[in-house]
Amino acid sequence: MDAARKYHHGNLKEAFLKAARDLLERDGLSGLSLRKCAEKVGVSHAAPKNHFGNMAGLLTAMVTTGYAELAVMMTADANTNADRKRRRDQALLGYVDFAQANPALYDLMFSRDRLVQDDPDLLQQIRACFVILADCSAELGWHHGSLEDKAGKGQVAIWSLVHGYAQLVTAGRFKKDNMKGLSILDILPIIEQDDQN
Amino acid sequence: MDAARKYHHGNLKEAFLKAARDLLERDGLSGLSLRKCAEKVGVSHAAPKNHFGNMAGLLTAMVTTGYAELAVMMTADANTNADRKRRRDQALLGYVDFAQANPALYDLMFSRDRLVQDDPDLLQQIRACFVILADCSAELGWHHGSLEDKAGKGQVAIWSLVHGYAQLVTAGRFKKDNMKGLSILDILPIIEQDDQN
DNA sequence: CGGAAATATTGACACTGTCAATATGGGTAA
DNA sequence: TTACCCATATTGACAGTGTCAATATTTCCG
Repeated sequence: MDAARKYHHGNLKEAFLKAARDLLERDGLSGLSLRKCAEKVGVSHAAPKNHFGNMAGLLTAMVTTGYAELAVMMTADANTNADRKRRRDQALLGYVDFAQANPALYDLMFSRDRLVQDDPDLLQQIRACFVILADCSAELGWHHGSLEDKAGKGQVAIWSLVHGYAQLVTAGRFKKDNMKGLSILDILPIIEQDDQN
Repeated sequence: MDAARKYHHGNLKEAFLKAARDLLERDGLSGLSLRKCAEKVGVSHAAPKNHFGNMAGLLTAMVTTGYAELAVMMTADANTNADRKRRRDQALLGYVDFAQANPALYDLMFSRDRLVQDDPDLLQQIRACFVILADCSAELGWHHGSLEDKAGKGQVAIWSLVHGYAQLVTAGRFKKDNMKGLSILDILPIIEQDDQN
């Protein structure tokens, strides 16, 4: 009956992911350890080995779910066939909201360290997020270059802008004076060269 | 004579910073340890305590020098009173060059973790870099808002764009197809709304 | 010359990730 | 039901880590 007392936990993997995420946001990446997670979940210190292999595996799994959630945040009300501009705004706002709600995880999602960079699931989730952002960039106005070049530039530009903004804001790098009522949508117009509507 | 054999190293602090930086770029942040640095420099494992206090102190010192070098890279040929646009281009190119030359350090420079965030020297160097970037943003064309608002937006926008670009490029997040001969200056025009010259 | 202060060493401690060996129990085929 | 296989969890050990107190060495300056 009481799942906590069973030798086999049942859904230890998810429990571990949740515990790890709590610790990550509470104590930062350097305050996160497998042993603390195990204690929090109520299992032995070597239990995670079966589910994640090692620390990098756990972090990679966390980050992978992070990208999945990021995609959800970006497409929250995209089922309504709103016009592209509305979808783009929603995606960017959702992107920043996710970063602000999960600052430590967001940082980890862009770490070159400690992650299994070539994990197939991770790569797939990253790609899914990029596709959503690429769709956003289609709304940008470019003066020169071929269609392909414009698309490539737009994707690079919009991801750079929103990622940089999200990370710098969550890191508190902008003075409050500069951020009064300022959102990603307020600096986004810069990205549109001509479009005035 | 032989400084390596003296009980007192002489300039252990700088030697430690250099060793730590080598290890950081070679093995990543997770591969960096005080004991490895000490061994590399040829001193005991507790030697760094006198100079940095703890690990956070060492990392903070590294990052502080990083910002100082970043400022130098951004203002390499600014002594020539070139026009603002040239200065801006140089600053942005220098910014990205620095990130690409020191990817692991660059990541650490924007970490909320493991650093002494309120270190006075660190804050001063960060501010110095921001001032340089703020100067760059003066060249942006904005349609609406007061002068103050425009300046605030411009600083937020340009730092977001260049930081996001630098980190995503060094992390290899952009497909090569999209990056063919593409530099920060190529996606910068997005930030200018009207200026055509 | 002599003592104070800076600098470096030694040894210890708790904590970490990882691994091999072992224990437990759930699921399944006979 | 029974017997077995395998996924799952535990135990114990190990090397490596940062940190600290106590100690040793050297430099500096009165």
